[in-house]
Formats: sequence, structure tokens, C-alpha cells
Amino acid sequence: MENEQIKQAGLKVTAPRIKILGILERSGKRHMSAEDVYKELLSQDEEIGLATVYRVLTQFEGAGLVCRRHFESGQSVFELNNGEHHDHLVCIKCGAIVEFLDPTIETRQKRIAAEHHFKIEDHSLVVYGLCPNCQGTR
Amino acid sequence: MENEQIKQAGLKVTAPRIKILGILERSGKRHMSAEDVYKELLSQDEEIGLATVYRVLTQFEGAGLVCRRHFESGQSVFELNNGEHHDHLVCIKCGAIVEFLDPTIETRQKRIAAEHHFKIEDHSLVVYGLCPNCQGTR
DNA sequence: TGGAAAACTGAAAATCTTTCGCATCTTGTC
DNA sequence: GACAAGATGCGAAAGATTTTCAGTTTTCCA
Repeated sequence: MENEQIKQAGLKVTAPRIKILGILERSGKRHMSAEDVYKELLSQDEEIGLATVYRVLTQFEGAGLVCRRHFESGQSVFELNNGEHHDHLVCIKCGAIVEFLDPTIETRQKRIAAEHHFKIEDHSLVVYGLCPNCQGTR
Repeated sequence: MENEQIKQAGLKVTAPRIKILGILERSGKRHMSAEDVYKELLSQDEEIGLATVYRVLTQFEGAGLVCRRHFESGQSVFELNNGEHHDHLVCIKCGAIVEFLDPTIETRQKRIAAEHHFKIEDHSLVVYGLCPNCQGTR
């Protein structure tokens, strides 16, 4: 359970960390902003400050438990790291997010980086558009 | 020259706009943050406020003269729009930026969006890594 | 198990980037 | 040249995230 993951990340096992990890695992939403997590905590009557939410999420990121994404919305969103890298399709109207993985694109990226003699550390591909539900509505 | 572009964008031709567009065209840097542009203006003893820089860049963006990018640095960077869409390779150490265009990736993106019934509006692909110069140094 | 060191926490204050409000000044037009 | 619409500059404000600080909790080992 959560305690193990936190311990293995080299962090002390504290109430805020357990709660936050639990929310990420069970909230039903893959992508949450710090604010979302904070609101969820409030709705569970937890006494955890927003600063702690940011601190904990940043530590989780450093430990590889979660990934931080910076879509164009001004806020960062966090998602549990399930080991597999993937890219995103984001609806610019309702904010819906679909994850996808495309080996062809990954391969091309590697080739392009190699052509420019870059050593890849990470990458981010986000396609913005209208999801099926939002195309009719205007 | 600049005046024409500004006029064609449907904006009044004013000193701040001419200066800012000139800086984007002649600063030698393809990618500049609002702050970069502002500093450049200051170094030229121009009396232009930072708020105006943001306003003008936003208008230029709306007019299609420049593109705004949101790399993971917390700041937006602006680049002159040369008509052709392209993606970026960013050095996480020195900040160097290389632009590239890969038709295969573009095609795959369209296909993926179609598979998910998304209507693409825009997309952003950024590969982060170490440029040739920064790989030796640590 | 006891207790100290190290790490953690909440709340408020501080930062940073970007935008807004508004009085004042310019531009484009007649 | 006079006017209305549109721009500008400045300071204040906003929104997201980080830092500070003093008090609390965990961990770890005797």
C-alpha cells in the first residue's frame, strides 16, 4: 500500500503524504492540479495546507511517483507514474484528457535528437483540439 | 518593413509596436520571453512598460505575427511566425533551442487524433535533452 | 522504549509571471 | 487641425507556486 511506496521513495511516512497518494490513486481522475488535490482533501475534512500539497507533489515528482505536466492552462497537473511514458490529447473546451502512446513517433523523436546530437532526457507531446462531445457545441 | 506588418495586422502603428517587432526581427534570438524583450528595450533607453510588452506580444500573437510557446520553464517565449509549423528540441542545461519539422510525426498525430475523434486545433512537441555542448560538462 | 536529531508541517508572507484599471497620450480620419 | 477610437504607462492585482519560520512528528538507535 501507500506506506511502502513513500518509504521506498526515501521519504518519511506522514499523514499528508499517505492521504495525497491515496487521493491520486483513488480519486478516479488521472490528472489533477495541486488545487484539485487540495479541494479533495478539504472535502474529506483534512487539515492539510495547500503549501504542503505542493511540497508533497514536488517530492513525489522527484521520487518518480508522479509526473508533472504543464499544459497551456497556467496550472500544472500531476498524474501517477505508471511506468510507461505517454503523450496527451487535450480538449481545449472541456479539458478532457486522453493519453496515447505511439511507437512511430517515439522512434522519430529519437532519430531527430540523434541527428542534432542531442541526448534526450524527456519529451512532451500535447495535441490540443476538440473532443467528440465538444465539436457540436460551439 | 515593420510598419506594414503591423498595419496589416489591423493594429495602429505605434512606437512600442515598431520597436518590439524590430527587436524580434533583429535581436538574433529566435525565442524571447517578454522579459527578454523588455530588457532589450531598456538597454535601448526606450520608455516602454512591461505591461505594454505583454499586451503587444499578445496582440501580435492574435494577429499571427508571433507564436507563443510554453516550455517547462514557467515563462512563455515568443518567436516570429515564419509561416511553417515546427517543433522544438530544448537543452535543459543551457537553454539552447533547435527547431525541427517531421512530416511523419505530423501524420501520426493526425491519425491518432482521428482515432479518438478529436478535431485538432494545435499541438506542441518539445523534446528536452542535452545539446552537444552540454553533454561533456556535467 | 526513550529521546534526540532530522525531517516535516501549516500558515502567512514572498516570488514570479502575467493581466487589469484608469488617467493620459497618439494615431488615423475628415 | 479636431475627434473618436485605440494605445500606453504605471501601479495595483491576480493566480500559481515557493519560501520562511516556529512548532510538531518520525525515525532510528542505544
